[in-house]
Amino acid sequence: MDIKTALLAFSALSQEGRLEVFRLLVKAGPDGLAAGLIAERAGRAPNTLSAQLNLLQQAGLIESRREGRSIIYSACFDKVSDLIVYLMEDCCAGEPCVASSVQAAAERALCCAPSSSVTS
Amino acid sequence: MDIKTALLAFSALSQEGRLEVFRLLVKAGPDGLAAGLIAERAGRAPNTLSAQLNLLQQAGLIESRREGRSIIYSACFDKVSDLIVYLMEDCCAGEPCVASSVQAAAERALCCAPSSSVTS
DNA sequence: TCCATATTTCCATGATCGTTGAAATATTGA
DNA sequence: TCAATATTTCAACGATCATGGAAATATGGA
Repeated sequence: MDIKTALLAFSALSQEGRLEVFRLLVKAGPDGLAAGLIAERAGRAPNTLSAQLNLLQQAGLIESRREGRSIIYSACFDKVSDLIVYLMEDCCAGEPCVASSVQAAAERALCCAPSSSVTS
Repeated sequence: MDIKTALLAFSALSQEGRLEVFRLLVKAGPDGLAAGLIAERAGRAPNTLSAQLNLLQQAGLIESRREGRSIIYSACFDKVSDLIVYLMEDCCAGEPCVASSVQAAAERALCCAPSSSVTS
């Protein structure tokens, strides 16, 4: 991940409404949510939400697919991984204290997860 | 880390100038850099830089101390750790694919680092 | 083809942000 | 105390951003 991409991602996550939408989509998992449903749950106008979804998508953090009349948005977990790794490697190169606490958190997350879904 | 704090951190890192300054301070390590030196290296006016440093500090990503006539800024590595862990745990809860790739990166970072500086 | 549904695009407005010149503050040394 | 250095604060400006109303686009069903 280059600095331009990271900047886009941070920018997309730096606004309350967008971060909220992103977390909603993360919780929804790979199946995602229809744009209308997101607007309803977030309590915002559909066009406002459309702009927010657009920005998150441009940043590569979410993706969309059409299903009938609805457009389903879902989180791009690999891009979030990239962002995390960028923060750790590029921003914090040579600082083991960061790496070690992150490693501990990753292990906590993995030990209570189904091993089948680990795709490295 | 709560969502408000994360939002501040993302916001602080979402602008090219500030991200650049932050990376400069990360590379400088715990010793940090004087404000004037940062301005010189970043090629920006001292007062512009002061505003950027201020924002990064409010977000908790950097800290300052006075040394004589200079004010030395340095990165808060523990806060970056917090942000990374927040992204992984709170934003990506239940997604082992994120945790496993992050764990791999953390291990790479740790294996080539002096073990003495690991403070978990 | 026509209508209803789902979402986006266009446009305008108010709000926030980034930058800079000028003035103010803090520290050091004489 | 005075002058020099280092940095910040203040005020103002131009630029960018977020939002929502209205119109446009795309799909599905009759």
